[in-house]
Amino acid sequence: MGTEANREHLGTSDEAGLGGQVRSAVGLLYRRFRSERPEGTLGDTALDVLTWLHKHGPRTLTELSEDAHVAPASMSQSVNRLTSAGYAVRTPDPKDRRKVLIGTTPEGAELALATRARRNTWLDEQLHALSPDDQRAIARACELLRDIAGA
Amino acid sequence: MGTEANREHLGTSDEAGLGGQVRSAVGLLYRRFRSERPEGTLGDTALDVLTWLHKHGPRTLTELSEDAHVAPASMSQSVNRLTSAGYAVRTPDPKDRRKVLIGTTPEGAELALATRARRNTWLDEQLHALSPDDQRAIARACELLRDIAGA
DNA sequence: CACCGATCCTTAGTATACCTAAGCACCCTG
DNA sequence: CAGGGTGCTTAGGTATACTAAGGATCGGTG
Repeated sequence: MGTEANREHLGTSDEAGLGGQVRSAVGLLYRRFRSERPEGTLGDTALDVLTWLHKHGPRTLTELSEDAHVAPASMSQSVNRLTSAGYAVRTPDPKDRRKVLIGTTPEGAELALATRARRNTWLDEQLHALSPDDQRAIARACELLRDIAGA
Repeated sequence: MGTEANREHLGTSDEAGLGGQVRSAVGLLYRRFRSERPEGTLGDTALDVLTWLHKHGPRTLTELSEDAHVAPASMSQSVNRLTSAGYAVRTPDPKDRRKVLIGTTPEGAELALATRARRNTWLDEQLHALSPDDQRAIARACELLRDIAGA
């Protein structure tokens, strides 16, 4: 098997610390995920929001923006995309009319499920091919890194 | 393939997909890294390219775009940002004048080093606070995921 | 040698996603 | 009910990515 195949990728930094490795892996994966996105679909973030809403029920905009670690204004735009595509609705909170509750429409719920299944197929296949130990390492790493990202 | 098991209960879906966890962790980290970027700096990708060039020497545009898994046109733009900021130069390849070799300027090299150090400080600190086992898990996960991203 | 397809790069136009700044609407308290 | 704080939105700007289209150069073939 010894062809030249040991290709490095942009962002790979062998001699850098663990931080560099994490950073490069994240960048690579992010771009890869982005390119996996089928055409004519909602963006990455919008879909994440939809999935989140589907899973956790209606949320205010501020809550969503905090969950995703983006500014409220950014989240507002993402929600705009969802609502104008008919996948989410804004409802004024009856108890505090400054707030707006964002929830999925039936179409949105369906899309969330469908997309999620399709979206993770490739990735899950790759992951299932790994040893149980490696899978555990990845699960653990996700947990830890999610904490770090949220810190 | 069936994906029969994707029935969702509001709440946690940890065993519903390692893929989903990876995806969400990556998204969170990516945004976090992005927000760490000091203002008035080059973008993430541009900086990655600069670091890459600094480490591996001049490359053609196509090579760069393949390494980063982006279209050549996208890479051309990123390189534009670098060149117009004075951190990289384009040199026609003497052997094949269709090609253009991209290399760093001295300023670019310096920036690559400086940025790299500064950039990973926060992340390295977080990672150092983890147990050795956890650090190993993350290192392993990066390795595996990098392979998957490049596949 | 002249032509032609393939290759490399660039520019143009479009879309997503993020930010800050600014402003409106609403709530609560004094 | 006036003022200050909170929640959301819009406006304007940057970075990154894509596709489409065009210019330049190379290599092979008649």
